[in-house]
Amino acid sequence: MGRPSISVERRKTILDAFERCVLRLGLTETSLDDVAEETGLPRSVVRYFVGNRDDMVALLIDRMIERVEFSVVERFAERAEPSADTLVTLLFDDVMGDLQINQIAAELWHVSLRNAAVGKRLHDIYSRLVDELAEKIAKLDGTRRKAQCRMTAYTVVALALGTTNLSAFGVLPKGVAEARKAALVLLEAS
Amino acid sequence: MGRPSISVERRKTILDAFERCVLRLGLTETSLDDVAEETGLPRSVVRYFVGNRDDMVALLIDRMIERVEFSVVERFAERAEPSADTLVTLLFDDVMGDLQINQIAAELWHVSLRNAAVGKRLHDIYSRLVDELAEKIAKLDGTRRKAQCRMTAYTVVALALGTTNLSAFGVLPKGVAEARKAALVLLEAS
DNA sequence: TCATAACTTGTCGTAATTGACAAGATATGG
DNA sequence: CCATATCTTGTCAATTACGACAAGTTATGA
Repeated sequence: MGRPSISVERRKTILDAFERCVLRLGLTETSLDDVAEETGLPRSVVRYFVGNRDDMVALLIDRMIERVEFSVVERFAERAEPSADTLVTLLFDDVMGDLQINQIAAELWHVSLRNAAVGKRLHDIYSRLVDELAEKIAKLDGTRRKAQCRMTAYTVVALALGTTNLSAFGVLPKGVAEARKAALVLLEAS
Repeated sequence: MGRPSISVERRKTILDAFERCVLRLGLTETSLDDVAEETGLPRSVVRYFVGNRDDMVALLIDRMIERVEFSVVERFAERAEPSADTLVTLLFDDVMGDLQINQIAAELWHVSLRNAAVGKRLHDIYSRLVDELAEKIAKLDGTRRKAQCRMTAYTVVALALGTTNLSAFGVLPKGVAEARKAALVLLEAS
């Protein structure tokens, strides 16, 4: 009884607005007023539906991490036994190529420097990425030992991550083939 | 005539304190009051010697970038014709191995997302790193074309950068040999 | 000693941000 | 219609941060 609740949709609206603000201003630099203005709602309404600022940040970080996790993990799950070529595309284009994901990841990285809980979740994401990749590498070449696969996966992920960061700085134009070739060599080496 | 100036040392004291605050709190989260408390001086003194907050940030960024530039460039200059092995050590240990430099670079990266001026200076640092490395690679193997050297340098720097970031998350313990081996292969490939 | 540049202290007003809450409006079930 | 849970509006006080500046102190050279 009583008025029907719209809190679920409201929270989504608010977190969407918050996320836009974060991409524009940064996480720690976004105020409740910014979010309120972005939604068009008064600040009091924002506070009513997502609680105080810490609550709102916690909600958003959960969502951000879910999104990064999805991008990182699910796309690997889509393909059971990819070729080395496919793996490179998966890693360099699908996972690391998404600009918005990159910016969110950068925000999370910054938060994680002073927030152990966020740091751990971010660590888990990358760990899992390495694990997933190692598993696929094992399927590429049955003769390789597990530890060896994991090392190779680590190196390839590092290469993709570094390339992404350097490209973000505009040190070289995006989509440079050299790093991909190197990744391919690593993946195919016996 | 007049009282002798102590502004040089004062500025150094203040920027040192600012830097400690930045490592602890982050750049945009550090207030003049934080810095003042860290120095033990009243805020008015801080303002007197470094100007307003923007001035102080600009001064600190100058110092940060100088330090990174030193770490990146000078160490290359020390060795005229290094072996591939030496290059790897130089890049992975000397340049990328400094934790404090890394954290500062991370702060600058975060600032640069919304500050084009800082972004440009950061871009220049990494560009120069790639250039320096490309030059050394050319000396390793005279037959390689310049463009080819630059591509290889780009890839190796990306690998070192990515490894550093992944290690910072604790995805794998520091000093994993695999990425270095891969870098060595890239450097030695004809 | 004295003029002067350099430094130090303390205080004000303003703006931004946040948390709290009172009071009113709204929509459903009974 | 009406009780009730839900939502909405508006306002208040506390805190923090910043810029500005007046009024004082200090150390040097002339």
